[in-house]
Amino acid sequence: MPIRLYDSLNRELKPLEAHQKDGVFRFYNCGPTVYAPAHIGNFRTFVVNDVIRRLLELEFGKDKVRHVRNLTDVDDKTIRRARDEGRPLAEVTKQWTDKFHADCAALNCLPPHVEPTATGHIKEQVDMIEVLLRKRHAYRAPDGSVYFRVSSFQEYGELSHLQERELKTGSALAGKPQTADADEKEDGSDFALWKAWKPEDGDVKWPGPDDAAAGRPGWHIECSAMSKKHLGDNIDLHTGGVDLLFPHHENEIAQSECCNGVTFANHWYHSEHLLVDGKKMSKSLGNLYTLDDLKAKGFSPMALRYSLLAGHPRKQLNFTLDGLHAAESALKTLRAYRAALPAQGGTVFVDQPVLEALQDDLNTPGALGALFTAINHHKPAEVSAEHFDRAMFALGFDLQAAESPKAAAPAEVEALAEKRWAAKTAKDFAAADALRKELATAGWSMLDRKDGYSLEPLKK
RNA sequence: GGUGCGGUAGCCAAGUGGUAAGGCCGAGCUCUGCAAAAGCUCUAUUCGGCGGUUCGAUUCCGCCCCGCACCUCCA
Repeated sequence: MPIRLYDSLNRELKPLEAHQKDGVFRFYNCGPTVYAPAHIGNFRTFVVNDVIRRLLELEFGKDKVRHVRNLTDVDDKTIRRARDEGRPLAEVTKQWTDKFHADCAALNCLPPHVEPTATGHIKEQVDMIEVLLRKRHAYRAPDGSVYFRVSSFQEYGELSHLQERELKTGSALAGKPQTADADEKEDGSDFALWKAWKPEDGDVKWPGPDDAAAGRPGWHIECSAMSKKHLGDNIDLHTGGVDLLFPHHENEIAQSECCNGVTFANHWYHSEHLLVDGKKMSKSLGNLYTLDDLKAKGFSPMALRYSLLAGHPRKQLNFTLDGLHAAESALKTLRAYRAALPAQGGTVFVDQPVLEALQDDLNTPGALGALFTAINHHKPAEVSAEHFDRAMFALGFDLQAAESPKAAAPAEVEALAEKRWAAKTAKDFAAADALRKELATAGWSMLDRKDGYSLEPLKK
């Protein structure tokens, strides 16, 4: 069954298809800017895209999927961060790239096959800009920057349906200059392909395209160049968060199609934003979470992954700590159920309803519902472990990793626990119960097993 | 102002022109010295409001109310 996925360009569900003769599905996912730890909203997009990657592997075969996700390692934010910290740009971006990789691994996201960086593809970007200059789709500004001439591309605005929009007017726009370099542009909607060096850029600069000043690439061109290099001129799927729809992806289309003369992407997909407390996450609202913030609160990364998939990817998802608790509990159920499955011989395939839901426009909450419906209706003894694991693979749940991190108990709590265990084994239940109460007062719960015990911080 | 998305049980959240999946929480039960774990059972005559189409609407149409996001470099 083909994967049907919403296409942002046509605004309809379309099957995902590999268009090249080699049958390889070409998938480009816009990656993070590495200047700070990614927040959980960023990870919503990456987790959703990881499920797409997994579905593609199941659909086309593991070796017939080529997944590229870039790292933006030079832009205003990375440069500013490096300058503020007095460190080389490469050192700062390395630090946050490593952190991003660690977080992705904790969330059980498969690494992309290629993870190109903007600074690693300066030449490819310059080459593209030179083609655009020659074709008159771009022009050199007085300061040596290069801009894309939006008026030269008739189809500009198709993705974001610009022609149906009206520019914000009145007070909402007042006081918000279009861009700082408006003076340099022929038209307000033109965008930078190459930015001439400025003093605040420090030592961040490369030789520019013909005639242009030394400087650095604009943001949008990196994805066009890296996608071209690693996937070719025509790709099968291009994805990102909704906020990238305009202008980023609109600009990518313009650059790539004007340069290459062929359709850039056959399918566009955008996942919706994660909200916190009903609002978009932002530093000013103080509602921005990182994975480490949640780990510090005792939640497992897998619970975050579950939470992020508990809402439909094309709907805004309101993130709450309650939701994380729910996810943690649901994973616990799955883990217990998995442990009860026979090693082999099960004849019920619970992956089927799960995959069907996912193939239907990536309905992750529907898939979770189908999963639980299936396991509620079948005793573990009937269920095929292999197929259960296939469902876990598609969703990317690593049940082994799903245990919440256990905090170590302080020595005095350990001592109390030892005393209680001794009292219990001596069948002095009155003393044992009293000690259990003492432990609870100290904030700990003691879990008895046949041959021993463990300690857990008391849940609120 | 424009564009897009949404309002389903205490919370989260699928879904369909034919009478409401699932998760969490809560309650009861089984099991167990106790507790926990695990298992079982129960929990929306109703889908923002008002009209319309229809044999029948939560699902289609219209209007209204409310929320969120985007509108040039934020996943």
